[in-house]
Amino acid sequence: MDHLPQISEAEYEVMKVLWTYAPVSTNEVTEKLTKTTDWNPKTIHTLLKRLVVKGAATYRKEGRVFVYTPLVEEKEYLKKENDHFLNRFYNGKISTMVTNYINSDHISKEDLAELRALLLKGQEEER
Amino acid sequence: MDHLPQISEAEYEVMKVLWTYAPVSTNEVTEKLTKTTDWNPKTIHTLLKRLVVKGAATYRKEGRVFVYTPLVEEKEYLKKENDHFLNRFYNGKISTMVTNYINSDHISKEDLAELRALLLKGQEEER
DNA sequence: ATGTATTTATTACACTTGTAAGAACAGGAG
DNA sequence: CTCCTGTTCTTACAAGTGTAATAAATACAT
Repeated sequence: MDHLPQISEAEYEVMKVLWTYAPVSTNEVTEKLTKTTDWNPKTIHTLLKRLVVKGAATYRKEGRVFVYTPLVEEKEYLKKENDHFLNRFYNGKISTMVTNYINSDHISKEDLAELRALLLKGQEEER
Repeated sequence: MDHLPQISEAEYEVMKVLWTYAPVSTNEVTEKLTKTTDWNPKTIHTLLKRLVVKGAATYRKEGRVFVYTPLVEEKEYLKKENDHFLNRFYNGKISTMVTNYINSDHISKEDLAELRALLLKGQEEER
């Protein structure tokens, strides 16, 4: 996975299904996604195809149908998106980002508490 | 600013200049951006124009040149992007996001410390 | 007034993305 | 062996984006 292909927003939704259920048939993918989106099955087929063309996924013939498997790792892809976002909007400074999230509220009390716990735990592990 | 216009990545770079220097002339914008990007001035002009068409910025004739002013607020736009990102990749859970950032390392020690300080400070203010 | 230089406006063009429809093909029913 | 049906493949098409080039307009110098 040398240089990750670029995956569009809609395609990413498909990838999430592949990451979760692979190897997974066209129909299964379609089934999962028609539950969470209002996409036409044809649309989902197109997206699957594009992912294969881009090298983000692959498939093999299993009996009479295709089953798909992701080729890019979720972790890797996520990292790329994270970095990109952080650089684009916050010059790579995570503290700036978090400050911004907190100040723009809409971050729940519980979530904030969780976040604190997380950071304090990390702190202990450090020494 | 009822519903924010959609601003592309390149356009966003232009907006940053507007947010920082407005009201700012075409030439000033061009000057700033040719320093930080390798865009042709013509490209920058196109982007400025599109921002105006989209309603993200406006201009007035100042003597013989145009000076531009943003119409969407940085804060507001940023919030939108933040929300979108958080939902797309982390189901809206900020703690999940931060965990992920931390685990994928490439977050500096200082930055992490800053983040902790920030959160602890916030904690005191709460009571 | 007229040419020249500067600034703005119009047009271009390929690639990506969202969103499918229609064509082709293959396997099972009869 | 042939037809139907489900599955995959090909084609479509408009909007948005990156990236400009060319044309038009305007202002200043002479």
